[in-house]
Amino acid sequence: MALNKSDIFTLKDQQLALLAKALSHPARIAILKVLATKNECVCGDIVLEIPLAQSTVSQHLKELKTAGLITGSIDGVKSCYCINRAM
Amino acid sequence: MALNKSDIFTLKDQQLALLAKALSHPARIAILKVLATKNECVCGDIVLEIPLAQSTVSQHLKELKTAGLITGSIDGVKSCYCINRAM
DNA sequence: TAAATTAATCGTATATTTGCGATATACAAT
DNA sequence: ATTGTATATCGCAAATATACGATTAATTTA
Repeated sequence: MALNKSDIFTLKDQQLALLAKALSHPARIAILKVLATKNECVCGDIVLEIPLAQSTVSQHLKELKTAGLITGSIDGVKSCYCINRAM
Repeated sequence: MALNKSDIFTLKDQQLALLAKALSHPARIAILKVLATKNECVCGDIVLEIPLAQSTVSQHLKELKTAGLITGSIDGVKSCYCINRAM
């Protein structure tokens, strides 16, 4: 790439694209659905619902969090994730 | 990948992810914006608005069309693209 | 017919994403 | 203190996406 994306496209277009990218994998859609139906949102529960390795689910959770679609809080040894309703 | 995505995730989740994927690049967002503001939607006009090579823009147009977000019709030597309002 | 125009496709290089096992970290329980 | 549990991160391999120039194909114009 000769030019950086940030030089080519508007910030708004880039932000919208990033949001769409966060939604562009079925695993992340599935995770969001799990979070949408449960209020109990411990990471381990999500891992049980999604047929992927724990490390992979953790990665997807991180991406959703980075995109601002979910929030995560630590409760002792567990991690609790929730849909970010403020979005 | 041991299993195919189609074995793991629901069809709905996959379809939604594909739609999001089509929107997950700023160039494609920008192209959609161009199409949204112009009724004249000749490929060459789009190429002039997007600072990428003609072949690259053509590729993005193809992806948007595959996703069903736009329609394309050939008018002589030109290609006319429009937002798919039926979506 | 020859030259120019328009747009799709091909081939290829590079970058990014995805997935996993292994490991690290942090707390809980014994 | 040791062991177990929960989750994040690392390192890597494979798959996919992105971008471009060159080429092709199909028209239009001179």
